[in-house]
Order: sequence, then structure tokens, then C-alpha cells
Amino acid sequence: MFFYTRYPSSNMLKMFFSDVKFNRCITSQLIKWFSNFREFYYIQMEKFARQAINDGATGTEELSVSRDSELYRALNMHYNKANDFEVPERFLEVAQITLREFFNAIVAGKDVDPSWKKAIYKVICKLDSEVPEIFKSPNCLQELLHE
DNA sequence: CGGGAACCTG
DNA sequence: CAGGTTCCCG
Repeated sequence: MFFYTRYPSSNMLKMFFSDVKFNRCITSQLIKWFSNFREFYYIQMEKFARQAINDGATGTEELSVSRDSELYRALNMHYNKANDFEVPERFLEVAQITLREFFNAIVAGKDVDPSWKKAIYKVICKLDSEVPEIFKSPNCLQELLHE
């Protein structure tokens, strides 16, 4: 799901995990889960952005995220270990935008500000796309595998 | 990834 | 105040 939405609302989570009986704990735990996902995501982004700068990248045009990028591999390894899901194209775009966003911010020296990442988060949270209906099914994993 | 603290926002 | 987020730790 993270490949589609980085900031799912609690209502969205309830819709997509229809087989789970929600209570306060479960809900916050699920929210926490996505929070952890984002954490990893942004850490990777920053890491690769800084690495690109150290490698001498000068412009944002030199940063792209494709299915054979190291960054892509790191993310896929984390969220999609068994390669069960086909990562949507849109995710690559969002990842690339995020990477460039970090790159520009660091190059501009904005990382001296303790809360410099906040601005980036604001951009990224608007880039969520709709999650395919199939994910609502309790058996979505099986169904996706049989496609 | 889970726990927990600090923090922000409605 | 409750729900949501981030940050830091293990």
C-alpha cells in the first residue's frame, strides 16, 4: 500500500483492512506502521541525495529513479521483499521528486535549519495516489499472486 | 519494526 | 484533550 500512499488516513486504513476489528490500539499501531515506513523512506532519500552530491552531481536533472536504481532496490527490498507486488510507475515518480527535493534543499544549505525536512514532507504528502480496490480484499495477496 | 517521549493541530 | 507525527533508541 505504501507504494500508493505515504500518508493514509485512519479511515482509509480501516477500509483497506476490513478483516481487522479496529480498536484504539490497533488503529494507532497501523498508523505507526506507516510512520515507520515514511521514516525509512525519507532516510534513504536523504542518504542517496547526499551521496549524489558527494559524487559530484550538480543538477537535479542528473537524479532519476528507475527500476534499476540502487535507491529503488533499497526501497523495494524493504517494502516488497518477496517481490509480490508490481511497483506502480507513479511510485518511481514520487521517489524521484522526493530525491530531487532533498537534493535541492541540501545544495541550498537548508539542512542547517533543524526543521528543514518539514517543507519536503509537505510536498510529498500531496503526492498520494489512490490505492487499487483489490487491496481492500482480505485475500489480496493471494489474488495478486494469481494475476 | 515496536516503544515511548515530545510535539503539533483541531 | 485526542489523534497524528516525528524523533530517537534498541
